Amino acid sequence: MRRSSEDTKALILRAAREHFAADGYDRATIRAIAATAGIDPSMVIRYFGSKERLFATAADIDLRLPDLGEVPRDQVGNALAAHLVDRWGDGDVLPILLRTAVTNEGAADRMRTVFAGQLAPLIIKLVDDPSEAPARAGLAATQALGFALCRHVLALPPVLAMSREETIAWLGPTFQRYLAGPR
Amino acid sequence: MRRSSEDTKALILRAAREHFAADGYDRATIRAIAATAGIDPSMVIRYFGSKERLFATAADIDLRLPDLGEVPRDQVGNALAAHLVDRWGDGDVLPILLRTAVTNEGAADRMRTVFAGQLAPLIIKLVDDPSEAPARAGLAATQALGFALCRHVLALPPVLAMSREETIAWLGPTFQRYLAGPR
DNA sequence: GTCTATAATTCGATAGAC
DNA sequence: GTCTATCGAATTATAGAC
Repeated sequence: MRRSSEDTKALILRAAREHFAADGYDRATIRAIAATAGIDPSMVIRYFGSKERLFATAADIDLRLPDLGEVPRDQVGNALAAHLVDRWGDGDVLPILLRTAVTNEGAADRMRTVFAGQLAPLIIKLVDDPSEAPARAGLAATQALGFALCRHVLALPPVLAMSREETIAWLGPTFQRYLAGPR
Repeated sequence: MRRSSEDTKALILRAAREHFAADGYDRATIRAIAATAGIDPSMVIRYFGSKERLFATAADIDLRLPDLGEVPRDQVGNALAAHLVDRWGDGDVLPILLRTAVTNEGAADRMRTVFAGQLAPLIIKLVDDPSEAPARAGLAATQALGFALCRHVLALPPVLAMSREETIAWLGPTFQRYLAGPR
């Protein structure tokens, strides 16, 4: 079957994200990705050069964080908690990064980049004392990533069972204190 | 060189924990573990049967959680935060489990077992309403594992830079609310 | 643009000598 | 108890025909 170059690349990327999210970097083989995409394994190398570069492309995604500057200051915690439960679910980028960043140094570096480039700048606009911004952003990251880890990767039963409303009620105040509360 | 059976097993286990913690399950090869232990790769199989059983033995450790029943009720949050920063550091079990649980189903299952067998029972003694215990234990796990992940695995700079006192001051109130606070 | 065939590694695990 | 030697399987990546 003949396809356009772009179509094939998109097919491969979609399959790659699926496998990287489900199995992590090592167990996600080029062969399995190609099988899911319905093409030959050699095509993957042809288009992306190597497995490492395929991963870099697959994991280079926008976390699409909400603009917390638009919500009332006393609601930023709830807004972030809502975003966390609504958008960072299964099939999103976050599980991919979590599953890979722990064993792949390139992915860990990407995680630090995403953190520094997308989460931290967003926090700076909220904090009174700019010198406190990095620590506050880091704290928000520990709770956000910990929740995603327990819910979508480890599947801890009680965390999996929490409803959207429960999650916001519990995590919202935590984020509120980390982002805009007293230190 | 001749050693006792127990000495060799201990050598292998120590090297295995080192490699599993640093590289995760897949990248921690039996060959590399044997090289660190200074013995032949075939000895690993001889003593533990398979890589999977070696991992099960290496990861079967006591988290040695503090007995939160012995501290004043309004101090359990700080006590857990202190334990988190003091004991669950580099070289401990937690990084091993984190690095492996994300890509190895057996390790993920072990993580759920550790959670259900060690953390949850400890929480039950603190909570007034027993029906709330699982959710509260799960919430504490999200913050605890998220902190360990960001600090010891991802090495996010601001999280890495936090002192023991800062960590307790920030995380203590969070744990306090999850464990013994209003819902 | 797609495929077959295969090179070059690397891994887990086994057999058997000493 | 320890080692050498090796098997069989799986992987990434390449070369080249169509």
